Amino acid sequence: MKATIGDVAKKAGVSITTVSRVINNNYPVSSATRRKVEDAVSRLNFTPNTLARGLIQKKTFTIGVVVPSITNLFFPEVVNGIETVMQPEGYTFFLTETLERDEKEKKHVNRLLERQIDGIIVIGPSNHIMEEGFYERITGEIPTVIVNGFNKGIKCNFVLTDEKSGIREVLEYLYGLKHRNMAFMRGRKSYSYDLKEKVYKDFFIEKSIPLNEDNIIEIESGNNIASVKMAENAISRRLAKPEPPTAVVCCNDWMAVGAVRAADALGLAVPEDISVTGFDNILVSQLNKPEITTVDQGMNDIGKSAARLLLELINGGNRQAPLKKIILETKLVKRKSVKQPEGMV
Amino acid sequence: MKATIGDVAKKAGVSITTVSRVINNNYPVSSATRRKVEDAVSRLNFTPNTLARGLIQKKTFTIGVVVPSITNLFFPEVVNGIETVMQPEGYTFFLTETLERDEKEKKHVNRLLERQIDGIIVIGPSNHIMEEGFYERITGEIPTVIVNGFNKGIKCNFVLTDEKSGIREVLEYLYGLKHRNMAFMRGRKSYSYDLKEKVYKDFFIEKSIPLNEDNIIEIESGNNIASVKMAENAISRRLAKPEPPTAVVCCNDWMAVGAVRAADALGLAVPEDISVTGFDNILVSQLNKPEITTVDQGMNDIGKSAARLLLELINGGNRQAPLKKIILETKLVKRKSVKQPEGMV
DNA sequence: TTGAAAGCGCTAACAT
DNA sequence: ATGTTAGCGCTTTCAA
Repeated sequence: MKATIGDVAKKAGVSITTVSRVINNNYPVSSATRRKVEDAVSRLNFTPNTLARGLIQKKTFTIGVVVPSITNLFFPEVVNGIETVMQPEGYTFFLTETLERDEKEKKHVNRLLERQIDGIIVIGPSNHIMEEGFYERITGEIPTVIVNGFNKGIKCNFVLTDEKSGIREVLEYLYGLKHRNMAFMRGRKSYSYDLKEKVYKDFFIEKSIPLNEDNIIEIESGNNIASVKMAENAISRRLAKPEPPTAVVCCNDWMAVGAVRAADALGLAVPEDISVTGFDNILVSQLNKPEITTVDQGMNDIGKSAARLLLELINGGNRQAPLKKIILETKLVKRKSVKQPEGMV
Repeated sequence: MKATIGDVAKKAGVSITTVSRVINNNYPVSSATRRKVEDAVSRLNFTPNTLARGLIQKKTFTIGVVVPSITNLFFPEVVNGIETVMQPEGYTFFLTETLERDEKEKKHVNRLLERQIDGIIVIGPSNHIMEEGFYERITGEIPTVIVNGFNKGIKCNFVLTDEKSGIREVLEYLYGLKHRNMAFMRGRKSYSYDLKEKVYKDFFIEKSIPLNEDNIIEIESGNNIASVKMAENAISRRLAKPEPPTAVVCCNDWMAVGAVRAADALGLAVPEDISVTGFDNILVSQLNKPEITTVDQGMNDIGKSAARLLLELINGGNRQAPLKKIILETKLVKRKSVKQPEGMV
């Protein structure tokens, strides 16, 4: 049976209170007593029960981290950033995967709340749940940070990457290389996709290029490995249609990998015959042949920023503190998958 | 302020016990009372405090999962397998990264124990900590499952993939294709690497091939993205030495990717000039050009098996239960990175 | 410098 | 079917 503070007290011949003072080191204790207690602690192999402590202190040194999926290279990098910051502060975290199912997401968040976490970081929340005001309510209950989620008019704390200017930079870059027939590939329902699509459409209007609806390609899956195959199929289909694009702008790197594979399969060379861009700068974009031009989001920094903001909220203790929106700049990473289209020099 | 069971009781005009009975649904309650309570619960937005519950029940529906690193494709896949099994059972898990630092590993495990987890799954523990008997002690305290760790003579519950026969199958395959000069690439201190190296050496003895010590290549890093660059450098160096190998057998897929890149950089074609094999069958092995021949470990199944075993241990409640060692078979996945060496037909 | 006692929010006998 | 009471293991007044 695990030793309790009472066992230690008995063995050391002091009161429970004294033991508590020694292990927390928060009140004066004579060095003789201290030694006795420390001795008993190590002989009984005692470790305090953090449930009991949390119950009384209303503080658990535990946070919740919610991600859409852990089996892709983007979210783990963010999670790692979070851990880097939180671990030295004594926090441990619950990780929970929603797999982009709305019901799951709410259920998991509620489950985390029951566990008396000190705060929560939600990465890529469902658009719908966000709009419904769910996280505004959560924000009222505990410190909450939303990463890369729908934020228009939503009263929450956010850490966002400037995806709009990121995708815009890609479009400008391709445009500067004389690309005009650019396809756009997105996944289903997520704020990021909506955002990027809007920038894409606006860009075409701004440049007075007629928009070919066939060039907006949506695949079922989101930002994960499954996207590769789906993107591959979708792009193959698009390339079979009239006026094949000279460039494909993808909402994430997995899709870009799929696009390259589709081109390959049809005997088209990237970037000679068709250019491809990704987003996120996950490792695969660098390992791919050709290396993929993409937008770096500083995934690790996103995690760190979110964690720091959360710590601030937790330690500030001011429930009325003004909400913050931290926006991180993106960076275009030019690599080998982009070229000026033929006959356009 | 968060509502407590007492608030609900007052509002519903019943005793705390009755509220408890309603929310746990474990004792008969008249439907009228039930309705009153449920009404109060939803009006107060009440959720039970699991700390208090855990404190008294000695059961938290919480487990700990310890991984060396989350930012690679192998561990997340295992973690996902674990979650797939545990989530429906009502468990939430603490995730903690050790980054292959021995001190961290022990500290984190202890921290998890303080949090009164119901069980723990440790993936790829440190060899040294394992041998030191640390996890045997933990096993005495709570249900514990070790995944792919040093297990010789260690009294713990294990889920292992048969890495020995996996690497052996690779060697047999290459040998059958007439490869004799095969390099072996491993990382530092981990049971897996030791195991595989032993098989490699034994194989050469068995086949009476003289062993070239230059062919055993060790890189600092383990199974993560950093391995790519390190492997690339190490292989470049090896290829510059006399008697360059016709094949490189790598302990994981990241290394294999690095090996292919090294060959590329030197103008050697894979597999025409040099063959490369990986291990794990993570997605990159499939995305690489050429696709890499590797050994599938069924990463997701590893996670599921570990979770199921842990559940068994938790629910069995028998601390004396015989220890189990579950061994999962591997599968050689033949792809494009292997060929018969020149002039050997 | 130390201890006694109350209580965190809940469950689990034991009554009624 | 419902309520009373005694804790779970700890921290925190309050006294001494």
